[in-house]
Order: sequence, then C-alpha cells, then structure tokens
Amino acid sequence: MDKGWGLTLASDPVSVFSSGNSSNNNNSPVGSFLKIKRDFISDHNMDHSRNNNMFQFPGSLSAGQDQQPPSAAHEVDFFKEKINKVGDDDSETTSVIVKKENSIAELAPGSTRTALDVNTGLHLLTANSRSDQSTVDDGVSSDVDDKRSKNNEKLAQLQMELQKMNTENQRLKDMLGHVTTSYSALQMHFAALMQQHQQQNHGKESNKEEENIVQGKPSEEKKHEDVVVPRQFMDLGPSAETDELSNSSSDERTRSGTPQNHIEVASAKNNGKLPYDQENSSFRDGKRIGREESPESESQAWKVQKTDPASPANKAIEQSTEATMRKARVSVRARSEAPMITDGCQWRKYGQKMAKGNPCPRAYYRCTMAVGCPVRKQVQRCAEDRTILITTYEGNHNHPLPPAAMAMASTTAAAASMLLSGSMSSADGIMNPNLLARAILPAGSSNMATISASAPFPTVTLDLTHNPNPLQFQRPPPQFQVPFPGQPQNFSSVTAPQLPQVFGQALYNQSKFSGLQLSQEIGTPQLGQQAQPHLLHSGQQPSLSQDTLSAATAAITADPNFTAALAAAISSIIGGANSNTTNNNNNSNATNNTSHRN
DNA sequence: CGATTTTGACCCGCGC
DNA sequence: GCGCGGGTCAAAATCG
Repeated sequence: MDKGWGLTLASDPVSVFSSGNSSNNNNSPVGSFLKIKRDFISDHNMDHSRNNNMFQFPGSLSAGQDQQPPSAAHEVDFFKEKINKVGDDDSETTSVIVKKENSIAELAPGSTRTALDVNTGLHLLTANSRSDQSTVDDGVSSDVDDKRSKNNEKLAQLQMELQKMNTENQRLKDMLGHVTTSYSALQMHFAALMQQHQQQNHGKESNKEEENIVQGKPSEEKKHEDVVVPRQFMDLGPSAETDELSNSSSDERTRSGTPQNHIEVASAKNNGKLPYDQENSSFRDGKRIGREESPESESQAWKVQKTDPASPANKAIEQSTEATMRKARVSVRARSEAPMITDGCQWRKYGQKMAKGNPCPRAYYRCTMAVGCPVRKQVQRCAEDRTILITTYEGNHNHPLPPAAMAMASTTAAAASMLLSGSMSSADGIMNPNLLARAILPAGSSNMATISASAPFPTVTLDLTHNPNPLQFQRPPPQFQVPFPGQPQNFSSVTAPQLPQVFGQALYNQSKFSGLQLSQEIGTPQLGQQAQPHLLHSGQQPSLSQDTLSAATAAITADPNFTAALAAAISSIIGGANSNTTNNNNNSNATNNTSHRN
C-alpha cells in the first residue's frame, strides 16, 4: 500500500476546506487560493514562528521575483505574533518589532512605507529604555519616579507600537483585498477569454456544418444528434446550452463512436437509472454497462442524488461532469525506478494485468482515502524504456486531500479539465499541447503535454521524461512525498464553474514556476531542477555541498517525481521556506510497496 | 486479526 | 459467434 502521508498538518485539513460536495467547494477561486495560503500560514506559525515573514502578493508574481528563497507568504503570521507577544515582555516586544520591520522591508519593496520608519526610532527607544532599566538595576539610582516614568514611557511606546501595528495590519488587509479583487478579476477575465475562444471555435465548426447542409450534405452528426446529445460540455454552466448547439455540429468529423460521445451516452444513462451504490456489489452491473462508464462516478453521482433528490437538473449536470471527468485521463510519464510515484494519496491495488505489447504488467490502483473515491490509476513501465514509469490517473477525488496529494490532484484535475474543455473547442478533440503544457507545467520546462484523441479515453499525457541529464540513471530514485504544506483541496467537484479556478491555479503555478530561482533557463528540463531547491531543503541538510547538490539533482531528475516537482512549485507559491523544515521526513515516509510484486 | 496484495476468473466491447 | 484485450472482482495469500 502506498501511504502517501508524508506530513501531517498542524491544522486540520479537513475542517478547512469543504467536503466532497461540489456545491460548496471553492466557490471563489480566489477564496480557495487564499484559504490555502492562510492555512499554510497558520501551519507555518506553529513550526517556524521565528522565521521572518514576508508576504508576496499573488498579483505581483513575476520572473525573478522570488529571489529571496525563504518564506513567501506569511503575512498573517507576524500579525499574530505581534499581537500575542507584545504584552509578554520587553525582549519579546523588541524582537517582534525587529521582525516586523524585516518583514515589511521584504514585504513590499516598492511600496511607500514612510510611516514605518518611525518604528526604528521606537526600537531604539525601547532599547534605550531597556538599557536604562539595566542602569537602574545597577543600583546607581533608585529613584522610583524615574522608574515609573520610564515604565510609562515604555508603556506608551508599546501602545504606540501596537497602534502602528494595527494600522499596518489594516493596510495590509486592504492591500490583500485589492490583490484578491484583482486576482479574481483576472481569473474571471481569463475564463471569459477561454470561453470566448471556445465559442469561436465552435462557431467556425458550426459554419462548416451549415455549409454542408447548404450543399446538400447533411452530416451524419445530424443524425447522431438525437442520440448523442450534448457532448461533455464540461461545464461552462449556462453557456453549455448554447454551446450544445454548435457542439453537436462540431462532432462532424468525429467520432460517432468516440469516447466522448460514449461519455455523454453514459451520463445520459446515469441520469436515467438509479439504484447503484458503490458499496453494493451490484455496482458491478453498472460497470458492465460500458467500459467508459465508471461505476465509481456513477455511484458517486447516485449518492449525491440520493442525498439530495432535489434539483435533479443540477444533479444531472453534476453527474455528467463527474462522468466526463472520470473518463478523462491524465497520464504522467516520469523517469523513476521506484515502483510507483508517491503522490500523496493512499492507493490500493486491485488488479494487475499483462498488457499487450508491454512485457511489464500494468497495475491497477484505486484511491482508498475515501470509501467512494472514484479515482483510479494505472501504473505501468514503458516497454521501450523501463525507467519510465507511466502513471495514468482517472477521476477526481471526492474527499479532502492531504497537502501532499494536492499537487498531483490539482494537476490531474486541471489537465483533465483542460483536456475536456479543450477537446470541446476543437473538432478533433485536440487542443494545443503547448497551451496545456504551459498551463500545467512550469514555464520554461521542456515537459510535453500531449493529448491522445485516438485513445479509448481522452487522455492527456504529461511527459516528464525529456531529461537529457546523464545523471538520471545513476542514482536510485528516492521516493519522496510532496514536500509542501498547504491545504488539501477537493477536486471531486471540478464542475464547470470551478474549472477556471483549477485552470487559474495551474496558470498561477506556471507564473510562479517562472519565478522560481532556477527556472529561468529555457528548454531544459526544469521541472526537476525547479523542484530541487525545495526538495533539497525539505529532505536534506540545509547546507549543501556541491556534491550533495548534484547528487540530489541527479536523484530528482532521475525520478522526476511529478508530484514532488509540483509540490515544490506549489510550495514555493504558498511559501517555500515552509516546506524546508516541515517535511524532513518526506523521503523516509515514502513507501515503496506495491510494485515489485509484479 | 484486519488490511492489503496476489492472481485467476469473469465481464464487456470490439474486431474478425 | 469467437477470440482478444482491457478492466475489475474476489477468494486466497500475505503482511504488519
């Protein structure tokens, strides 16, 4: 079994984010992002309260900005500290003040902070008062009035300090609000653009269709329309209805028998029948309906429907979405001699098969972190190059994820979402791989994202094996856990309205990736290297010799553990310094089971 | 002893 | 209809 729990959050991940219900999950993309950050921050507070904190606003991400490796986003942290500690004693206060100044200095280098300069003076005064006190203690003067006045002075200083901090806190809150608003607006704008782009494509196809009709060439798809209704319109919600129209025509060169059509058929079936529960062995019957039909998603949908029989329309949409999401597959190719990449989830092997054309058996795993989790994955070594491990994910988690699993889950969810949405926008179901790759993977990396239209399922393949690093075979790949704290996220409900969020996260990751220290090189496999700094910090000693560094580089590149890389990236987003110390046990936590029993 | 893995059998879709 | 291949089940074996 793969226990992917590399770390335990101080904060309860489950309580922080919404449970598997899609309706309340991440309604606001920005909100989710902020939640992650806040959660991380609180977590960070427990472990690294002495770290200087700085806050990086998401809106100001740019390449090269993250030159300060430690701590990326702990703004709330020092507020808490300040407030909590001011009353403790003088030394504490002093240290806090110093912290604050540092933090602020790093916080917003470009911003005007003249008011804060006063703090310096206050510090000095505080220091003076302390020294004064020491002189008093020396017994040179035991003047009580003097003492009292000094105490009063100190008190006044503390009060002033507190007041300033409160003011500053308020200012930062305002800034955060601004950034949040901007972020939200940008995301919405992006989503709108994407939608517009898709609609444009549909429009083109619709025009073609109309031309055919005019020319007396009624397309076959017209016939299919009656049967294969809306293609997986992943969700653009209300717009899906309009898309549907153009969409049905977009099936034209397609695929009357393509998976996507099956998907819709399957989901339509789902809507029509009910009584399967996954816990039930009868779910087997559901499975037998069709290969594309996923018992899990089905039963999951049924569960939803059972629990909330109201609003069947919404349920139908959800079911459809679930079904499509379940169908879409995200395949990750990574070089790894480890039997299975540790992606933070718990998996249970439920089967193994010899696949044709590949001497290596294919192992089937299902997620066991929740009873009804529909997520499955297949792990198989590449026949041509057995150092390449192909992990194919399918479905979306319907339960909270540990932070370690977030990276992969978010990535696969984003990839699946983009695949599905992208496939809708093009008649061939092929979207621009570069777009996908850039959205999911770090900028400047050579990772390739390809989409297979011929596969039985729409599949995105994230190829992380394009790594010319000669060291990659030299070192047994460590199994690492996703070394970042953060907040689990529920991706089971990546329904239409939430797609932009996932997408936005991916993009955000990308932008953040580009800001990573080592990510400026172009065209080389940066994923591993990007991950390197964080992984090194997380799994090894802080001070690294060149050998250690290169060894770790080799290890990482040898096992381009997608998760780890993503984790590193995301951890850098959330606050890289954190993972440096909180995840020391990552490597040791990884469990290698399963596999070599093939 | 419960959880997990193994592994042969079964089911289904598809092509011939 | 039959065989093949993919996917899953479930009893037995194994593990911790």
